Amino acid sequence: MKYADVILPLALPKNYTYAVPDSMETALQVGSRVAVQLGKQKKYAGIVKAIHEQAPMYKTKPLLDMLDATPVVYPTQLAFWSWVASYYMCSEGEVLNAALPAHLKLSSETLLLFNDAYGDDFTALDDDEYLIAEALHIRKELRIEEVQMILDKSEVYSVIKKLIEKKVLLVYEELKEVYREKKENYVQLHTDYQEEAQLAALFNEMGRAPKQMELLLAYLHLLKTQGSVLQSELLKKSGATTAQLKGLVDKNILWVEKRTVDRIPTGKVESQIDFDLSPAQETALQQVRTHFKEKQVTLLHGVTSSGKTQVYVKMMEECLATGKQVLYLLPEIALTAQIIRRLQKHFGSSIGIYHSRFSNNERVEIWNKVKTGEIQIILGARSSLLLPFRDLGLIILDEEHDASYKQQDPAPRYHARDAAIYYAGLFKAKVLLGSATPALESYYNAQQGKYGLVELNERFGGIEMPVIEIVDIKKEMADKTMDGNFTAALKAAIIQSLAEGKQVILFQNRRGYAPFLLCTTCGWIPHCKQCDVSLTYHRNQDKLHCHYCGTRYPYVHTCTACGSQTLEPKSFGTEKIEDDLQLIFPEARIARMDVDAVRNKDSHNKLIQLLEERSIDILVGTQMVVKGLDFENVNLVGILSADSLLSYPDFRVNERAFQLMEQVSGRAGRKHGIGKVLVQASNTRHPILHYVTAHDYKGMYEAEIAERQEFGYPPFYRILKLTIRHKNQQVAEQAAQILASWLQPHIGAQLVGPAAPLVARVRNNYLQEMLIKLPREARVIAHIKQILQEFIIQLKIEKRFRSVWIVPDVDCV
DNA sequence: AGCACGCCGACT
DNA sequence: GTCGGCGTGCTC
Repeated sequence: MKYADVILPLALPKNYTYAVPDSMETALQVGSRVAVQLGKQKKYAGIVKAIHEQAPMYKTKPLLDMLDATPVVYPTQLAFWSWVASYYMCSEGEVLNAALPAHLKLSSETLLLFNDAYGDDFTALDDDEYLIAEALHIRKELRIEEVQMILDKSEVYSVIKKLIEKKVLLVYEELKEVYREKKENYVQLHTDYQEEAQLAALFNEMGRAPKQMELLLAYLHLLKTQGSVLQSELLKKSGATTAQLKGLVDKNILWVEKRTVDRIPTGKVESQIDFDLSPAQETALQQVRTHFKEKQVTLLHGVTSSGKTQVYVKMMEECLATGKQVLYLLPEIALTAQIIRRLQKHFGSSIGIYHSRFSNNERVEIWNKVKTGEIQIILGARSSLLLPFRDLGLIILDEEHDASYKQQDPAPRYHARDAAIYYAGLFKAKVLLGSATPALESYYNAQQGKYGLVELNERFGGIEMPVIEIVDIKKEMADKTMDGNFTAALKAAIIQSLAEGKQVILFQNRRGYAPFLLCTTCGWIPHCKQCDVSLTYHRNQDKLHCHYCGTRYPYVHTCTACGSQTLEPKSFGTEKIEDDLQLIFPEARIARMDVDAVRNKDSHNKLIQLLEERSIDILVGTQMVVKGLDFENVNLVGILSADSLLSYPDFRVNERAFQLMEQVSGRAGRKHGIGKVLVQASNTRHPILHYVTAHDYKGMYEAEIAERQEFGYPPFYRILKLTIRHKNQQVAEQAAQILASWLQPHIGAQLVGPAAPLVARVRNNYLQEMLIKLPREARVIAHIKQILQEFIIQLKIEKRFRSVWIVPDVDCV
C-alpha cells in the first residue's frame, strides 16, 4: 500500500497523509495536485509532497482524484517551500498558499440540491424549512450563503440538518477547477469560396443583400491584412451586427471557430537593441563576472543613475545564452511601465511580468509558462520568487535594501533577498544584488568577503551628483521667514525651478492632511476607538482616518474633553502640502502621489506618465516617489522634514533615513545639469544629515556598523520578533512575561522586552512585543526556534492563554 | 480555513 | 425554556 503526504493550503502544523488508491499508484507524481477530503465534508486540492509506503498510526482517507497530468511544481520548489516554512516559522501550507495562483487552489463549495423525490407538499415543514424548500424547489440548487440570506441569519446549519433528515434536499460538495482557458471567436471563409472565381460568382449572387456584401468585403480586407479575423474586430470594423454575420454563416459562406488563445503571448525575441557600456560599466561587468566564478552572490553598489540596469541586462543576456532562466526582482512599486518598457526593448516577448495587478487567469498562464521554460525571464515583485522555475541561472535583486522585500502579513513572512539566495543555491544559480544604498547586512557580507563587491561610483554620461543643502527650520522660524511649512530657501528654489520650466518633487513621509487634531484649550487629541493611535485628518473627504485599522470617523468640531471649539490640525501630511502649494503657486500644476492618491488600478502609472510628459510641475509624495522613477526634467527635490525620518524608535532608523534621502535626491538632475536637493530640518546637526550631504555611504556604514556591533543588532545578530496579541490587556502581558521567563535561561541577556509597542492596541487587541537576538550560528538558531515553538504549545495548555495570538517574525524589518 | 460541538445570554 | 451567538478543537 502506498501513501501520499499532502500539503494543504491551510495553516496546519504538519502535512497529512492519505492512502493512494491502487488505480492512481502508477500515475501519481510528487508535485501534482490531488483532491482530498478534509473533515466530514470539505474537499481541497493539495499538493503531493512525498509518496511512500510507511503506514501512519491513524486511519487514512484515500486520495479522491488526481488533478494534474503533469506536476504543478518541481521537487526544487517543494524543497524551497520546506526551507521557507522552517526558517520563517510557518506551515508549508501557508507557503503553498502564497505561491500558488488563486485559480490553482481549489476548495469545495457546499451546494444544496432539491430532492425531486420529495414532491411539492411542504405542509410537514416549519417556517424556516418551508422558505428553503420553496426556494430550492424553484431554483434547484442553493449555496449556504444564499440560505443565510433567505433566512436572514448566520446560523443555518440546524435548518439544513432537519431538511436533510426529512429528505427534502441533498448536500453536494463541488470541487471546481476555476482556471479557464481564454477562447475567442475567429471567422473563417468556407472552403467553397477559397478561389477568386468562386468569390466573384458569390458577389454576383449577393446583389440583394448589400449589408452582407459589405461585411464580406470587410472580412476579406481583414484577412488580407492580418491573416486571421477576430469576430469582435470584424463586427467593429464593418459596423455590422451579429445578425448579419449569422446570415452569412447560415448561408454557409462564413463559419465561426472558437480558438483557445494565450493571455500571455510569448514568442521569439522580437527586438534586441544593442548598446555600449561606459568604461566604468564595462569594468563593473567584468568584476561581476570574476566574482561569480567563485562566489554565489555579488553586490553591485552603484550610485543613482550609474546605469546598473545596463549591467544587469548584459548579465541576463549571458545567462540566457546558457539556456537558463533569469529572475529580475524589484519592489512592487518600482515595477513601473518605465522599467518594463526598457527591458522589453531588449528581450522582447521572452520576458514575463508578474505582480499583484494580474488577473487570476493570467497568473495561471504565467505559472505554466515559467514551469515549461517558455518564459525565460521573469520581471516581478517579491512573490515571483515563488514561481516554479525549471532551471534558474541568475537572480537579480534590484534596490536590494528595500524593506518591502520582507513580507509582513500574512505568513510566510519571508525576506525575498535572503530567500532568493537560498533558492538560487538549489539551482546553483548566481544572485546579483544591486543598490545605491545597500542594506547594512549586505554591505557587511560583502566586506567580509562572503559576497563579491562591485562599486560603480560614476553616474552614467558623466552627470554629477546633486548638490544637497540642509535648510535650518529653527533659524527660519526665529527669523520669521517661514511660509507655513516652507522655508524661504525652499520656496525660492521652487520659484527658480518653475521659472526655468523644470519640475520639482517634494517628499513628506506622512499622508493625509494632518497627522492629528489638537484641542488648543485642553490638549485633547482624537483617537481611534479600536486602536491606540491619533486619527489623521483627511481634508479631501473631511474625515478622520485610523491608519492602523482603516476606520473612518466624521470630522469633530467640538472637543469631547472640554467642549470648546478649538480643535486645530497639527503637524502636516502630503495633502496639506499639496493645498499650501496651490496657494503659494496658484499657476503651478500640482499633483500628489501617495497610497490614497493611487488607490485605483492604474493611477500610479498615469501620474508617472503625466510627470514624464511634463504636465505636472510639482509632485508631492510619500515613499512612493522614491522608487523606480527616472525623470530628466526634475532638477529640484525638497524633503520637507528630515526630523520626522530620524525620530522612529527603531535600530534601523538611521540607515533607513539615509537610504530614503539618498534615493529621493537621486531623482534630481539625472540628465541635464546638476540637480539640487533641499533638506529641511530642525536638528541640522544630526550625523546622518552630514553623510547625506556628502553622499557618503561608506561613512554612514562605518558609523552604523559600529553601533550595531556594540548593541548586538544585525548583521551581528539575527532578530526574531515575537508579537503577542489578545483582546484582554492583562492576558497579553502575562503571556508575554511567561514566554520571556521561559526563554530567558536559553538565550541569556539577548532578549529585548517584552513591552507594549508604540501603538499598543490595534482593532481592540492589545499587543506585546519582544525581540530575541540570535547569534549567527545555524544550529543555535534552529534550536531556539524549536524550543520557542514548544513553549508556545506549552503556554496554550493553560486555558486563559488559549486564544492568545503569537506571531513569530524572523529577521523582521 | 471551515465546520461541529459546547456553553451561555436574550427572547417567547 | 429554547434559540442563536460565539469560543474552541479537529481535520490525515
